[in-house]
Amino acid sequence: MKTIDKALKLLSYFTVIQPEIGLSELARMSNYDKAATRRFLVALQNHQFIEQNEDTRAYRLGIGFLIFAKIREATTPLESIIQSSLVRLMEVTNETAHASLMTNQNLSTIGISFPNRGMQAHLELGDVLPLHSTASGIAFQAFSNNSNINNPTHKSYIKGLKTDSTTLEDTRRRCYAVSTGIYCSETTGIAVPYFDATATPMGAIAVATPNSRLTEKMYETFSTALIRESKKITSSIGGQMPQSFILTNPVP
Amino acid sequence: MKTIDKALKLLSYFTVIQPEIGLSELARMSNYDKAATRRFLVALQNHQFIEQNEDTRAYRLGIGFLIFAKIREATTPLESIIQSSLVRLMEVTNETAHASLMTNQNLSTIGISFPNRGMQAHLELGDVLPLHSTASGIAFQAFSNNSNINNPTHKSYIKGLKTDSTTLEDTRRRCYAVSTGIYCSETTGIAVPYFDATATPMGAIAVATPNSRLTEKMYETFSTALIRESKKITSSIGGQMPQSFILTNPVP
DNA sequence: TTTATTGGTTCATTATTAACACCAATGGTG
DNA sequence: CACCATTGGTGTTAATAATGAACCAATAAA
Repeated sequence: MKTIDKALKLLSYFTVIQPEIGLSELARMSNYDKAATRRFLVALQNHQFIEQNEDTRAYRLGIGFLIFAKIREATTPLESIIQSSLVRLMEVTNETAHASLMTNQNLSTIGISFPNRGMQAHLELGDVLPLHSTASGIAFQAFSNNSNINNPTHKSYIKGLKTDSTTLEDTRRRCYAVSTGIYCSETTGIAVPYFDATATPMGAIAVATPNSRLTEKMYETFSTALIRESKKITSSIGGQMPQSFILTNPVP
Repeated sequence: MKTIDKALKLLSYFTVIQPEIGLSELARMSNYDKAATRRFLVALQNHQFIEQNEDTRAYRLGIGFLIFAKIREATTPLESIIQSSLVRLMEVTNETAHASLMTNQNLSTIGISFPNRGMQAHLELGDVLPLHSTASGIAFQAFSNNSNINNPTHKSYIKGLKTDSTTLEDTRRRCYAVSTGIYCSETTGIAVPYFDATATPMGAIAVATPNSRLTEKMYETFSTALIRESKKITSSIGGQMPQSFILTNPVP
């Protein structure tokens, strides 16, 4: 279904940074023919997934996403539960808190909460986190039993880069993952997964801190907060923490 | 772009009432070939707009909608502003409050807040409100200068059914629209539009009440609350109330 | 055991999309 | 002002992609 694929791929060019894109520009970005780009946009517009700015004629994401997001959230809530955890994490840590979800072999960013300060770690909604090189990815791997995940042919790996087994063992022992300066050279991430009904990781929540203000003490306070929120999220969505997690982190 | 059209049409079968649909069932509902239906679903799944229940193999809306809804809401907020108004309206009136938005010549329901009581007016997210036969549609028309809107060839009309001019004049004079037992024979809607920067209606907010408990007094309290919230929404999204509205409803 | 479902796949036929070349309009620039 | 570059948008035919009947395998009911 190449046609659908191409049309939907266009949507990914619309971001928080660049929410409106003109026809020619979008054609250039996507390497599609201009006529084709327009046909795609019109088709998407017919279903309210694209809107056109009447003044500038530029295109932007449409209202359709709100409607379907609401329907999904009404039937399988997730986003709303996670978002409240992120806000608490951001308040406790005064750093960027973010959450990701594994769908379609991608660990995608589904929520962020930024602190109000001059310098902070930054990422965007929808950003895909590589499994081997982010705290979230490592946390996810460490608690996954799925052999596909712990296998460098998995889509989320950047061409066979694999997390070494020592790191994964450390993560399992501590119950949180740490990654410094790999995804972004000036920040450190601390992450904990959240789980479904079979104690399988669904995604991860994380706090990202600029290295310059990271202290030893933060590892403990941040990871404690993350583990607390992971338990909240997991129980809210009807999930279960894995055994290893419960043993090393008994209910206070 | 028929292929895209067909694929996206599939999404509309997923509702709050029926959030998961099996392959054969969806093929039947859409009158598509089963093979085609599956190809569409897989293509949508590749972009996270569809997910599959691993146990039942049924399909449901995917996480992609959350991500794009978040991007849209981050850049052109609307839903979040309106939702808080709906909750206030529901609390004040103790009846169903809902909001609609005109996109692509459809007045689509983008938010609802239900009261917690035994009987209440009901509608669904995404429901399209006919312009001629709903309080929201009449409110929208009455304040629209767009000649396309006040024209029964417009998509939102059910085959040429037109609101009579007396009703529209009454609506303009009172600044709110009323519709009893047309959309649903046992309920009455009271609606007020909200406006963009050019004082053009973008959509409407409304309260729907079962006729059996509707009293004369409610018209005033409900419309007062609606007008208050419409002003809030309009100003929050950088819009402007039309002149006629300001004259008959001076700031208290 | 038989029958009727289900989800999923295959491949020759058929309909759709690609992209070039083209407008008309807008906005700098010398 | 004329000129050039760019914009959004539109027809037309060669090349490509989608269609759908027939087909599995598996499950469930009769």
